[in-house]
Amino acid sequence: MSRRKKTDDTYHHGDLRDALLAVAAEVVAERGLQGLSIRECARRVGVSHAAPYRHFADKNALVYALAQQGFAWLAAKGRAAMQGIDDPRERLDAYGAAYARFAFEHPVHHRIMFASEIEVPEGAEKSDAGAFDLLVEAAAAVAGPDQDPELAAVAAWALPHGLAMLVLDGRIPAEKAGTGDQVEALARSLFAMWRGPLGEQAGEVSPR
Amino acid sequence: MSRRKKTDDTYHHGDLRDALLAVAAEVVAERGLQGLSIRECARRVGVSHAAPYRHFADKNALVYALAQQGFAWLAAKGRAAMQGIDDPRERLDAYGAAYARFAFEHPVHHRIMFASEIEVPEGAEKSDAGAFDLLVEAAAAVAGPDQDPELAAVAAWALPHGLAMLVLDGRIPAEKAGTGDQVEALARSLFAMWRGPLGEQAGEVSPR
DNA sequence: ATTTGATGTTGACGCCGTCTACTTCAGCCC
DNA sequence: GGGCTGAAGTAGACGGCGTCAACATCAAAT
Repeated sequence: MSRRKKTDDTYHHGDLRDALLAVAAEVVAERGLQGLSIRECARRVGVSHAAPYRHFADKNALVYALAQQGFAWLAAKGRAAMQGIDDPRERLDAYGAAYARFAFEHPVHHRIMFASEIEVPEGAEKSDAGAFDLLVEAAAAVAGPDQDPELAAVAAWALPHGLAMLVLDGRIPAEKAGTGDQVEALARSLFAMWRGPLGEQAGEVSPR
Repeated sequence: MSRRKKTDDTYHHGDLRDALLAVAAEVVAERGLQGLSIRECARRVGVSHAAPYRHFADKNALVYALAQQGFAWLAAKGRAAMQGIDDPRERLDAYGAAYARFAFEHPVHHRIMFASEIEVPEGAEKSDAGAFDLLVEAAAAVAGPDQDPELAAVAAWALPHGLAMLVLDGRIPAEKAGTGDQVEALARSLFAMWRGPLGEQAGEVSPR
């Protein structure tokens, strides 16, 4: 019998990489990104303090892997939200609402994805699993051909992204952003706000 | 002659608290928030590694003080930007543009202000030096009396805030966001984008 | 002139990231 | 089946960090 906490008593863990990622997300949830330590993750998985280095070059690489995981999830959620919707503006809104909801439901990953303390490691590009391209496409379809599609995408990203940051920072009262549904509804309200009241002079009538 | 790097050779520094704040901002600029260490700040100021604890309860308190500094600057910038403008919508846009510019020009402070790794210390509230109240007021003036002013403020904050995050994360090409003026212009473009192309069906004419 | 409280120093503790050298073990080749 | 080999895990060390306690210095009030 081993004194290690692995499920079976093999010397090799078998799936240490994934186990570390999962446990790292837990630690961040409990102690914040600052409070994350490789040694603590190793301890929780039941492995020696240096074992993680067989799977991640350094701490940053582990965090980067978490971020990649998050981007993949986000892209999937966004795609799913737009599924079956044809109207371009509704597609864009659906993506934005899904984005805000994702941030609310996966705060750890969202924070990590945009922590910007993470450096892109030696290898790959700043991959976001196509999450941004998806948005560029959706935004371009709404903005029309005579608009800069990237600018449109930035505009379409910024609003739900800003909302997400404000929600996660606790700057929006819990009764307005306490569930995923509420956050999604809040996102749609913001879209409407910019298209409506914030888009017109107070009391002004729409231009003919 | 002392081997310490203080300007004069007094045993007491005289203005250690401010010196630490200034040098901490430098360190964050160079090495990121993760790379900030109290000992490094102490070293740069030319003081022993425990001296900072006479002015800050712990590392978090130092970072919190930097955030407060940032909020005070932001509120001042916002107020200045709206100065002398009467039209409510122009006031709101001016605040938003100033916000984006502030984030671009003080990336260290902006990051810290919204790092959310910072806990509010024992004492005071989550103070933002009135920066948010200022916005609520400006947004309410535009949205009109029959709109939720907080919701309007969130909408008005989210867009420039989201833009700021994207700029600082390097997700917007440098030729579009390379100077403060460009960022400010970009912010105004986003406002227009939501009021215009993103607010209408593609190809649709404004409702009469 | 003495006292005193704020400010700065020294040294210690335990935790952390990371490196190096060693151990274990699964799969492959014969 | 038996030995080889490389991937995966372990043990120990190093310097840096945050923080605390005990001590030193100095300016200002008495």
